[in-house]
Amino acid sequence: MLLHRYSFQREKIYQIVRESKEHPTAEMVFASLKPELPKLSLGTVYRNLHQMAQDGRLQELPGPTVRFDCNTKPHAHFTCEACGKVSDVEIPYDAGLDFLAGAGGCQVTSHALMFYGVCPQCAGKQEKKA
Amino acid sequence: MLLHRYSFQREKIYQIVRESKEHPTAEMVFASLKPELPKLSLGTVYRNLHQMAQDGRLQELPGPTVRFDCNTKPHAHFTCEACGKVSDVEIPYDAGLDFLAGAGGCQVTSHALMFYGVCPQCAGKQEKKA
DNA sequence: ATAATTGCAAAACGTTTGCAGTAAA
DNA sequence: TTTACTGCAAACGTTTTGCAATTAT
Repeated sequence: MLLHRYSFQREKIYQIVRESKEHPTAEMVFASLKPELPKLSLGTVYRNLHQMAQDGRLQELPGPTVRFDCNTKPHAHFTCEACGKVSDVEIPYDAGLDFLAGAGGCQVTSHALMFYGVCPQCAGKQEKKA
Repeated sequence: MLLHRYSFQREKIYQIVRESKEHPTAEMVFASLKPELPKLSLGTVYRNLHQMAQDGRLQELPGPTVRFDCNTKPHAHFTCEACGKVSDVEIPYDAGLDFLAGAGGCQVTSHALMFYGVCPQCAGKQEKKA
């Protein structure tokens, strides 16, 4: 794994993450590709997503189940607690926070900022119920 | 589970989280109590931690493995990528962020802010190696 | 007496890994 | 020819769950 070779599967996996706007999980990527590539293995999906994250080609969003983002620039996210959807948040990544957090003597390299709440769609459904 | 009864195990579990400063995982709490309560079950630990989190008596820190914090006030955390330790970060919780994030129409109720890097102890060890 | 809580064990879940075969360089 | 990559399946670590027994109310 010192040098990478071209892999058809890897490019397909990357393409799915790129086209999807929902920050898909490995399982979601797998499901998207399965019809097209019936022999595709879930292990291959995990391996390639992880490799691309290490290479800085994708960003990994930490959480109970990991999600992937083709936007490698650090930025905040929002999780809808009703439907589970993860979306981008339009507030600037504040690198100054890392500096602040380093006051305690820690060497801070990055941070993850996740917002929680209810997305507009789910808020609408809840309204109807009440 | 509508009303809660007193439980010796639950209070012991709470005490461990309270006394520990390392934001322990369920497994860590279990290991701490096992010598004292040899019949304690891991399932009981999970059930009680989760219940207390729901009741607002504990805070759950999202991540690949969930950690628990007896400080229920929202605040930022730092994860050392070398040793895995999780510690508090002394920067104020910015409720204004939730407002900003809500600009897209989302009802934002909270956020989690996790910093990543190397803690002073691990930084020292790496220095020695080099 | 009622029903919340327990211990135990099995299962569910997301993820990683070992391996023999395949394919890119 | 070399070795990265694949599919498959087994294993892993974390968490949840079903159940009968126990315990607080």
